Amino acid sequence: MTAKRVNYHHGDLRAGLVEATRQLVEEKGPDRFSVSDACRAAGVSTAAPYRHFGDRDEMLLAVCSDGMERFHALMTSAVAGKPPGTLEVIHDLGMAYIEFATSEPGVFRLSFGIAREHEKDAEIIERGKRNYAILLTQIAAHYGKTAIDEQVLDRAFALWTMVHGLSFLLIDEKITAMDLQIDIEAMIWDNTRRLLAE
Amino acid sequence: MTAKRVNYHHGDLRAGLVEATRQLVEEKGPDRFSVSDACRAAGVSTAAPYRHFGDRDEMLLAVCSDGMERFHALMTSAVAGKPPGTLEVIHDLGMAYIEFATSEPGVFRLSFGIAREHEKDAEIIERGKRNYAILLTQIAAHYGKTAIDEQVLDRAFALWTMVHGLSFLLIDEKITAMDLQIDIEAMIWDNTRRLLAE
DNA sequence: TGTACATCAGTGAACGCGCGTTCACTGATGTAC
DNA sequence: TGTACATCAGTGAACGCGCGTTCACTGATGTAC
Repeated sequence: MTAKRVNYHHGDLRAGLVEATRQLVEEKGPDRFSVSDACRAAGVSTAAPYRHFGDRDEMLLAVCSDGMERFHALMTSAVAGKPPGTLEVIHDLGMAYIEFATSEPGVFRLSFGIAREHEKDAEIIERGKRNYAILLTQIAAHYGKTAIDEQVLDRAFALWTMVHGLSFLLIDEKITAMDLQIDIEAMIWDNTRRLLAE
Repeated sequence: MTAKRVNYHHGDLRAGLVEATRQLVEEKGPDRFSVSDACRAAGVSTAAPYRHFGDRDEMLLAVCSDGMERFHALMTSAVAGKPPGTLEVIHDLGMAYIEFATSEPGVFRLSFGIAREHEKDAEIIERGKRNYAILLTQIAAHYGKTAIDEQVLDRAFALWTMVHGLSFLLIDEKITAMDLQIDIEAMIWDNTRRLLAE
């Protein structure tokens, strides 16, 4: 990343900058990321990004969008080839959430954390809804329903709340700060069961 | 706050700066807070804070500490005068958490959000544990126990996870972004019951 | 009660820094002929 | 195949800005006598 380029042209600077931005978001957090840092990492001048992005925020937007796509892939593979609506598959969706949050805490914060202007971006919202729909479908199947009704919405939200809370407690290191010992997998199993019980 | 002081001396600049810092943390978030802003708000020169605080971080630390104390008061009054261990009192503790998060989102983020250096501060950790102990005591009472055992730790953590997740979903505006309609109070009632069921 | 003096809270100017963004430019690339 | 030229990605210098912190200072306050 920091290596000097041989050519005047970069090849794919847009992708290079997005990757540099992603790494910096992980290292320093979405708030401490700076355009200059990303340029340094990509080995270009600080003016170069403006050929590809309108401003700093658009760079973060690109990282956020990519992240949502990776998360979509994680969810999709969590349900793939499994009988729909089982406790197992719903547990696995929860684990995928935790997996994403803990393996990419910076991008997770960017995508699921504090509301920024770009999070009102229509594409991001759309991706969010598409991801949530995967959960809704599984919950509906769990109750043997074909439509998303009140109960499905209600239970899905309860599950989201749980994995969302757990994600933040993990990445913000509250569990260690409080000297707690948590078996994540067991905890998700147990509470998924409780939250879905009829 | 912005008003010109009449006297050379401030009276209680420390408290004034803490309050200014708190307000700015609410307005802009803990990351966007600046010492200069706080000085402007308190009507003093930018050098003045260094009579009372070692650095920027210590100012945030003071706000965090005060916040934890207010939260302690909220929890204490949530349990006061109620029979211990009832679903009602545990529900009320959950509501107190949500209440704190939504009425002081900036301070909530500072206290319960991203791990910073100052959050390893012994006093902050201590306050956190003291607050958590209130919940543990109530859960123990709920199961008719006098000691904190595995089950109590386990159920308390599940409840914390839920209200923590809900708090972030609320203050990060994910609920409106996803077009969900949630009755917070009903949701906490229902899920507290589920998470405590034996 | 009045005065000398030590204390120290707050001043105002300055520091070096890194930031996001703009600008006129340059050099590599691809295409038309 | 070779050349002229349009395109545009990336340069490098500069901008104005606000930041956190330091410095020698000043003026208000409280205390000792």
